[in-house]
Amino acid sequence: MNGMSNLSLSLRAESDAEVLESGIVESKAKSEISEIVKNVFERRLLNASVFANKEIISQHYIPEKLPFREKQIDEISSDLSPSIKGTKPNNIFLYGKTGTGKTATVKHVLEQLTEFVSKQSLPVFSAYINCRNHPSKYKVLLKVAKSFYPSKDFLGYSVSFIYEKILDFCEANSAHLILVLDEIDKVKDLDELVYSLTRGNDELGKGSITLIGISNNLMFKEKLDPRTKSSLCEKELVFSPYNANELKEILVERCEKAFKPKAVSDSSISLVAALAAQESGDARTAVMLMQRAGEIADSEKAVLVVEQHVEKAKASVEEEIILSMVSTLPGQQQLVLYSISAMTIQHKGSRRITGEIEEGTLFSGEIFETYCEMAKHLGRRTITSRWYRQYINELEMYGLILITASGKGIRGQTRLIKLGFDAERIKSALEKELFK
DNA sequence: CCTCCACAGGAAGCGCAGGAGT
DNA sequence: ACTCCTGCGCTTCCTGTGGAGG
Repeated sequence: MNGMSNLSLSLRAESDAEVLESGIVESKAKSEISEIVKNVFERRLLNASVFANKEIISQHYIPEKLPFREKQIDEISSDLSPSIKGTKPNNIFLYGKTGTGKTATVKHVLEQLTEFVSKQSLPVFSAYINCRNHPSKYKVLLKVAKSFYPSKDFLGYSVSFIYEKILDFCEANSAHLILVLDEIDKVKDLDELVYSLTRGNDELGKGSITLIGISNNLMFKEKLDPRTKSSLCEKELVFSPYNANELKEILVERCEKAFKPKAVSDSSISLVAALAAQESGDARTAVMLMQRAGEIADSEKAVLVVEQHVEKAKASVEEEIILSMVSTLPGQQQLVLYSISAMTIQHKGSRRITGEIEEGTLFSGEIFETYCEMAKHLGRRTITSRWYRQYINELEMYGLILITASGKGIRGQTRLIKLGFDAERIKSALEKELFK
């Protein structure tokens, strides 16, 4: 999850560097006339891009049409419709993996709602809050207050004051507030936040507050306080991953606008869709892959994006994901992963275990042994086996390793561990991190 | 069938850092 | 400035589990 945001950051950084570079080229060019000509032509070439409007294929762009989410749009809008009739809608909880269009769908519905209520001048107001940036009750309330009193600055006021201000706003305008809390699992004191916001409804004579919670953590709901859970999840909506066909249609639609006509081959789109579907059904990765493939095509001065560019894009994106994931891991966990990758390489083709065991599969116990030896060798402290298991589970969650339970043929209960990515690639990424 | 193995993973607790309260 | 509280990373201790072997 984090990998994605890191990735977008580094992508942006890259384009910044490009801008900078061209700036240097420009200032240099002033001194030499021949240089100017050369650079103008070079720029011509650079401008000869496969993109028509790159913005549309960036992951921050929200398309007007959301294919395969009609049902969800329909449900959310019908759930919110009481607000335009002057009664309180149910709270809604949305969950689904990353890149399944949760945020885009909600934003789309809110846009439509805002458009409608402003035409009819109805007292319905909405606010979108990304809890990653506002990860506490105080910060969320602050953000809410600010969006309804844009001119005032509540920084420094107490929680209860801000809370009262929000209620005042509802009361004074008979307003129905719709608060979208994206990445709601990031809020530290969520129980209290949900409690006070839902209790606000009891205090209000006029108006209401409705919450829409969004989370991509499927387990998160179970960890909530039962009361919070029941009030937040009055209505639930699941966003399932896209399949390859759906992804393809999404991509086709986006590519038509983002790329120049006939700049993308049909087969490359199919390949991107297939790759993304196989990974996770994540539209964001698909879009990112497509964008990267286009950039690679540009850099090769190609006029058509073909499968080859997609393959390269996949490798480059994968490498970035691995690096950004690996670099945020705690040192000991990096060592564990390093042991796994080293062992995978070492054991290649020379496993002495008999039976039906797939190539590259390791036992939980032997990895721990190697890890201990390695840590000792490097003069580092070692974690206990219990915590090691915890680390292993986390690594699986990140998708860096795959775990299967030992079945017949293996004594005792253990787990078989396999790397999720290429061993050499992980090892080299880790070496950069571990050894200075 | 029982016992042993090789773990898995829950529960409790500990030391520490950093933030909140006073 | 001070204490108090809380979350985090981790250890210790423990119970559970599925298969191998006698």
